[in-house]
Order: sequence, then C-alpha cells, then structure tokens
Amino acid sequence: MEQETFGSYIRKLREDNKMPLRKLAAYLDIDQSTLSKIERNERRPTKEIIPILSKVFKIDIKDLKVKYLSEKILYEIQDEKHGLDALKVAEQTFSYSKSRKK
Amino acid sequence: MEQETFGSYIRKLREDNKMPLRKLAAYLDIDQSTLSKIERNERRPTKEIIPILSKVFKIDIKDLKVKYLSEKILYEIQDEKHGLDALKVAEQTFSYSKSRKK
DNA sequence: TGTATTTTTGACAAAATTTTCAAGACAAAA
DNA sequence: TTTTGTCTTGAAAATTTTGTCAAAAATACA
Repeated sequence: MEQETFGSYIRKLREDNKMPLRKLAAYLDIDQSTLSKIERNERRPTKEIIPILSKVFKIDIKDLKVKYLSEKILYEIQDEKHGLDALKVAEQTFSYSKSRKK
Repeated sequence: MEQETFGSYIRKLREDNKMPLRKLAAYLDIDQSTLSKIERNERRPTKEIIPILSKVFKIDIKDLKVKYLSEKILYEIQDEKHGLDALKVAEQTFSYSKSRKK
C-alpha cells in the first residue's frame, strides 16, 4: 500500500476521468511536463491549480485545500524526529493567534 | 504583547548574553547582515544554525528544533482559513507513517 | 507490426529566494 | 561633535527552485 500524495491524487482524478496530461495541463495553464512532474512528486504544485482542479473534477475546494496544505506541512517535517511535537506546538500557536482574530 | 518568533528568540538569547551580531554570526558562519535579517524575520533561518545555537547558549537542542520546525509549519499556513484542519490531517498522516517505522 | 497518442526525461531558461558586500544609520561615551 | 562599536539597508551575486522545450520512451490499438 502506497502513501497517497497530492500529486498521485491528481493523477488518480485525471485517469479516472480519462483525461490526458495535455488536456489537464491546458486547463491548469502549465506545461504538460510540469504537470507530469507534479503528479510524480518531482515538482511541488502551486496553489493556483486548486480552484481549477475543483472546477474540472467537481471536488469540494475545501477538501482540496486541506489536502494541499497538509502535504506542504508534511514536506517540512518529513524525517524529523520531533515533527509531531512541532505539529502540536504549531497547532497551539495557530489556534491562539486565530482566537485573537488578528 | 508581541508574538515571539524564532528570530526574536535568537535576538533575545543573544542580547541577554551581551553578544554582538558580529560574534554570533561568526559562530554560525554566516554574514552578520544575514543574522540581522533572521532576527528580524526578514529571512528564514536554516536548520544548520540549530546545533550551534544549542551549544553557544546551552539550550536543549530538542526545544530549539521544535521551535524551529513549528515556525516553519506556521509559515506555510499563515492566513489560511483551513490551516487547523490541515494541521490535523498532517498529524494523522505523520503519526501513521511513523507507526510503520519507515 | 506500424502508427498515433500519451507520458517521461533531461538540458536549459526563467524565476524566486538567499547571501554577501559595503556603505550608511544609529547609539553610547566622552 | 567626534570616536568607536553595533546594527540595518539595499543592490548585486550566488544559489535554489521551478517551468519549458524538444526529443525519447512508453503505451494503445488498428
């Protein structure tokens, strides 16, 4: 069983919809080789593609954003021994600064 | 009351120890202007400085790493509406992949 | 098999980020 | 106000990251 990434998720969506790279890349307004690399985690996706993906595949945009962000977070702490502690501290800080509705 | 950042934390340590930028920068093997920028959150610190800071100021390295990482995480989700959800998903995924002692 | 279509690759270009240098600003002391 | 030491600034250099092009490789399928 393989860990799903944002890239592999896009690939799955695309393939399920029988859409070639060429076409999705056109929608996303990027080179198809860039999309190929994103799907294979060789390049990191930009957030600009999220609303487009949401429209093209009719996926809830919030779900996409959460997937996208959590992958970015995980990228920062991969292989870090104290990643979990860091996540918890981040959560605390994030909640707190939100509560002060900055 | 001001939110403490990794940068302002370094500055505090440095000033409490009456150490000039010049000197700490030398220890860290970076330009003093780079350190100045790091302390003022104008640049992001690299992780290489962590063990050195730990030695110079005798701070537990784990605490430093957690501070450093959580700031990196927060940087990714700042101003994001769904940051908290993303953090929780990340936590789940991180715990899970760790449990499979990859 | 051959041909069309799709995907991947790798070198290069472009863009974004970071570091350094050198000068200027600032502060304390006298 | 000059001297001395510290810190900040901003432009340029260096590095890192990302995107593109063109061709090769893989896949589909007639």
